[in-house]
Amino acid sequence: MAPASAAASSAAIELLQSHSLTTLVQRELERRILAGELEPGAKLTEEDIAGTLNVSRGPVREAFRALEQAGLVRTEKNRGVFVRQVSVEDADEIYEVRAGLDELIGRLLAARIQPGQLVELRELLKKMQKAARAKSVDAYYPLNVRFHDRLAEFTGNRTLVAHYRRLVNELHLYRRETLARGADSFPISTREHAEIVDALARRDCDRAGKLMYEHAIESRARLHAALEK
Amino acid sequence: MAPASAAASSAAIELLQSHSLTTLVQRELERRILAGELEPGAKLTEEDIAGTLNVSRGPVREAFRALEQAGLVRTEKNRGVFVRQVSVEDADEIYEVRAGLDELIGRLLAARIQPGQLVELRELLKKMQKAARAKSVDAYYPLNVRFHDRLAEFTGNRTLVAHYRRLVNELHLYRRETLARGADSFPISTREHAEIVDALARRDCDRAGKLMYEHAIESRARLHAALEK
DNA sequence: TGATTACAGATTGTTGACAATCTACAAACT
DNA sequence: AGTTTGTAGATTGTCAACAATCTGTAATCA
Repeated sequence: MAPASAAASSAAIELLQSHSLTTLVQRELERRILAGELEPGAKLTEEDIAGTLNVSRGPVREAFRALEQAGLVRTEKNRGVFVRQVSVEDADEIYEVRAGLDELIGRLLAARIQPGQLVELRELLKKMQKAARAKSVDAYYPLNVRFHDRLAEFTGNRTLVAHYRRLVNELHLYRRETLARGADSFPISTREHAEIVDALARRDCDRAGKLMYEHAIESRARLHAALEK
Repeated sequence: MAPASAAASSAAIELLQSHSLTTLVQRELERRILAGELEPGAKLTEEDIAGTLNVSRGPVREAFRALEQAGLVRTEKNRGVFVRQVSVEDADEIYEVRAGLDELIGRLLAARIQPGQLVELRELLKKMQKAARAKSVDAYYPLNVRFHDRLAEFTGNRTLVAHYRRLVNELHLYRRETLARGADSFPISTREHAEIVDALARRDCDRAGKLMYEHAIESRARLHAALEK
């Protein structure tokens, strides 16, 4: 077999080996929840989902247990599974923890960041500034998420990334709920982002950590302010 | 019905409502893994566990999915489920994140701690000093775990507690593995603990945070040193 | 003899069926 | 009329059987 073809089939094999129906159902439900196709509070009926995805209830139930542990759904025995609703109080808690992890990310990353990673961050920064000038929330939001996700990834600490992503997912759920209530603000945080990248470039650990922490706290304040309106 | 009896039966009802076989299996497996009855790397055969706990394979499989998400087991498709093995590199990552959360705990708690909570911490401190003098690792270790767990709980942030506990569980798994290899050291950290409580009592947020962070980093160093022997 | 293939047993992945529980609506009672 | 009780339908919890896959051993071949 030719090398290219061998690599392709090796990838296909790995796909089959890791993807049970359970993981596929889990991934699909996660996507639908985060995309807002399944709104917070919505009831997830086993048979409906099983029918939609053409599988039996077993894998669906297993996926539910995983999603429950991931904080995306809530289970009530004999009553059903519901998309998790994140209250303001919950969101405050989550933001508080996220601020702690962000500070850690800033501090660790300032000590380890690679030149190529700085280039990528600055490119993202440019795109975000462009979206901000165009006042396009739809363009800005995913870039912002990506920017912070890359920061976490660049630390090289997979445990950190996993915990960080879980928090971001839960906050995403909160944003879903506030969006549904019509409250949305344009996050004017490009200045803060630029300062963070500068501190990282200077390898100033304490400053980068502090900036990241404050950025998270201010994100929370921005969302609160938007809710007041 | 008498009030006392009503309360008791209400508790019993709640027990039945929340405890499906899946959650019971999950809890029992978690207990056995953390207690070391199931060693890291051990294979968990569905039918064996189902037979031992007198349930069918369904609830066992669901519990597996939850434990997988909790980081306590690892699943290989068509091969089985294994108790997670935490490598030195994994443990380093986890300690790094734990240090970040500990710093956050110290900072938050210094601003919020209640007098009664300080009393409880000082009582724990006394017991730990007693165990340290007696050089009893078996007495010291659970007290140490409890001390840190209470610190997390006292912040009142349930999200923080959940993430913290997950990290501690994973580190517990690492300790299991090193214990099996005969490496164990007596953690001489009573001095650090006392300093932390003092900083909390003085409501010195920055100091408490810094002490907590350094304490976690030094715990890692101690475990590394023990491994070298 | 060493490597490869074929097979048997064991284990996991998935499904469908049955039992237990809940929800909603209608009938009966005060 | 309003509340309670009873019943039917729907949904979840659990189980057992079947299909697919893996592992180890024995037979086969160079």
